[in-house]
Amino acid sequence: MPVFALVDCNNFYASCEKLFDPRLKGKPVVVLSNNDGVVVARSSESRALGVPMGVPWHELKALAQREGIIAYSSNYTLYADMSNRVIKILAQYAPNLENYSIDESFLELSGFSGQSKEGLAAYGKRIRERIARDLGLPVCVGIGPTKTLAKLANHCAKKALAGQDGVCDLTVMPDKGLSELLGTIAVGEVWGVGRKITSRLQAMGIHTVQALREGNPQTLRSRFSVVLERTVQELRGVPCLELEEVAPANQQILSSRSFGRPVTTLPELGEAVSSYIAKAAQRLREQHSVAGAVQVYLQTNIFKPQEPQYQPAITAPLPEPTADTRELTRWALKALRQIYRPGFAYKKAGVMLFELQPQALKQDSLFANPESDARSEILMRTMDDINQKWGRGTLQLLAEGTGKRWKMRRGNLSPAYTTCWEELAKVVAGYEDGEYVLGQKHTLPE
DNA sequence: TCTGGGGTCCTAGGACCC
DNA sequence: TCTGGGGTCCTAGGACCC
Repeated sequence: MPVFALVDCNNFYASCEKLFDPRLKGKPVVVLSNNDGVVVARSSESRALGVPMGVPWHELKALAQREGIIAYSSNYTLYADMSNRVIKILAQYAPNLENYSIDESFLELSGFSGQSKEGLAAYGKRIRERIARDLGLPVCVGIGPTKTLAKLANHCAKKALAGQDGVCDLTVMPDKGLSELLGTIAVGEVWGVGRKITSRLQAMGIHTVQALREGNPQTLRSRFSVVLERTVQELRGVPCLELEEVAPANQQILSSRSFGRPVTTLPELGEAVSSYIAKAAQRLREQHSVAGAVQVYLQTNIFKPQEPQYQPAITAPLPEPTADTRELTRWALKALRQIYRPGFAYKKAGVMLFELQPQALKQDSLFANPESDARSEILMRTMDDINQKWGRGTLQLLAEGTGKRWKMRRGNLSPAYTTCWEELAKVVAGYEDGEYVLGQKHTLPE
């Protein structure tokens, strides 16, 4: 019988911020989306204050002031690095794992229960303690016979509905107990059941996970889709989803940002579009793909309906698929000039790369120039290497501009504690109240 | 003043083929 | 009186995930 574990970091972004600043201990912390827009992560203290997920930060200012909520700008460099450290540890506990998102991994534990007398829950607890010890990050572990049940088990562990010490193993739960437990959980908690499907299920009288589990798969398939049918089977312990150990190459790559302030002129939009292309193209090369088409879009501020609105988009097919930033930029800027209209205050721009295919399978056209392709490849690789070594933006096209006055807001960005020599956390020693203590620089007198 | 960014999959319907 | 059966491809829209 297959067994999956889902390891999920608690309040991941907020936990990463707390990790490096002891002053934040016990304090309500939130992490904001790009452009300091909305809340995307909350420490347990913030949750306790009733801070909802996804609420615009400016709507929270009064509460934040009153309760001393500390808001951080998103520091993805830090979170990605911490995520990699978590994965490195997890890989020591299971040969097969799928890194599902920045803060979640599925581990395959099939056949592991026979290995130790202590059982899978104890194994999960060891994983948890190891990550806490080595990284200082809190995680919960859910174990089940399918990925969907492992997800649900993780939910139970987080909410302390079942299991203990942040670990919940549904594989050893007797049938009756499982039915009772699932009867207490709202159907919307199931992986793959979102807002719309929840309300439609409720209209059919299906309110709990258990009720969904008892539903007729064929009926649900015809009323919804094959996806929900699979979910029901998974809840019954019939595996329909496999571990995806190797992430498949993306089929499209999107790069977009809201601006820190409204942008009105073509040159500034051109800089932004060029920057987004540079980022997207770099990700394209990372997965060894070429793109056959590029889309550019603009958006005015949709939250201000009283202002003139304009949300154009245009897709440019490329004569030859490419991963060359210069070529992609050329086409994107051409597309931008076609959709740009003066007289609007633009809030956001984005680019998408479509029709991705493996670079190795690229079909040349009759008039392709293999020699210039080879030179382009070398140039792009050199550029990527330099930017990898010396930091993003060390080498860039002039089209990206040098001022970037449209850049997103990042009012309270924490240091790149683990990825930049200049910003490493410093540990100092000193006397405090006559006692010799170790601490971080800002917690102690020099 | 202020509202994120990045993805996937499925289905229905239309156009077209023999 | 009477008008089949089997398929592909593409797109738009809608749902979901983190």
